[in-house]
Amino acid sequence: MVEAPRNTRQRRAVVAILDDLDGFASAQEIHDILKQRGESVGLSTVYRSLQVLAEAAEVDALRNADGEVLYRQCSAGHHHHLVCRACGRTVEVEGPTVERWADRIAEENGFRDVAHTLEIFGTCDRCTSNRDLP
Amino acid sequence: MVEAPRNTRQRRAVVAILDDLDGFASAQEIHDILKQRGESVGLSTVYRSLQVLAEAAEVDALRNADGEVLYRQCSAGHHHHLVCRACGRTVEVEGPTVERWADRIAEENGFRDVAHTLEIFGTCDRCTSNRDLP
DNA sequence: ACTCCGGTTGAGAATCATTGTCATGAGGAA
DNA sequence: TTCCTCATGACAATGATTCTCAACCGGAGT
Ligand SMILES: [Zn+2]
Ligand SMILES: [Zn+2]
Ligand SMILES: [Zn+2]
Ligand SMILES: [Zn+2]
Repeated sequence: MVEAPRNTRQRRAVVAILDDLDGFASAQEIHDILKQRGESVGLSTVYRSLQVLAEAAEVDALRNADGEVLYRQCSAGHHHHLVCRACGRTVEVEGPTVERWADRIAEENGFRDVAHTLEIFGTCDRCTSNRDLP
Repeated sequence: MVEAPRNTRQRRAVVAILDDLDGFASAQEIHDILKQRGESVGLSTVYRSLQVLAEAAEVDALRNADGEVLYRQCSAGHHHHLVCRACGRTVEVEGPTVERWADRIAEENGFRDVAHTLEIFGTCDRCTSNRDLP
């Protein structure tokens, strides 16, 4: 059987940040927040922790327009995201018809092992009003 | 006004490759193909050409699971893609309901400047049958 | 509490797609 | 043809992510 991961200070710290954060954030942002809070964790470890959590489906991961990977602790089950480009604030959304549509399209064209990516990006109301402040 | 881009051998060569290719390909793959055909073009130039073409919406761009950017000469108009992970073969697909759904979701949540990404990845029938050859 | 083992950490190096630099080259208008 | 520019390309630089590996520490057993 598989070994359970050890309960280390670093892993707990990363999970705690994800708990607190509302939106998606990059590994480096999480690393910075940890430094600010004085619970410093090595950058490599942050990356590793997020990888493991993502593989275990404990967190969701997506790429922003710049190709950076962002992470977020989401609710369970398949869903997609409406993400603010500026602050990362996120709304989880479901599109039952899209799921079926994607699978049907793939099926009709003889594709196997199908997966799909679907994200909506925009600027949230908060960031829209804060646009031109000193 | 904007200057028209110059009609150089290199730009023509890149466009010619995109014309011939059926599926999505990375800048480096296109660079390799050019080298094979003896119409060598600098890697920087390949990247620049593809960038310009993408900004002008002459080609579509997307990221594969590894985060690499792939390019393809598509038909005009907004559409999405069913892409083979193995060979890049691509089927253009349209999802009118998805478009409306995405915009409505964003609107309902007060998001502006909305864009969305939607791609379907799988293994095409050809690559499925070629799986275990010597 | 003490020991020991194997998973975990982290500073730094390595990877690698992509972008920047800048001297040289070549469109194309006159 | 001349000449002004933009375009090119060899090479360096960037930057997110991954790798390395010696030191570290969680936790099971005693
Ligand atoms: Zn999610
Ligand atoms: Zn925002
Ligand atoms: Zn397309
Ligand atoms: Zn669309």
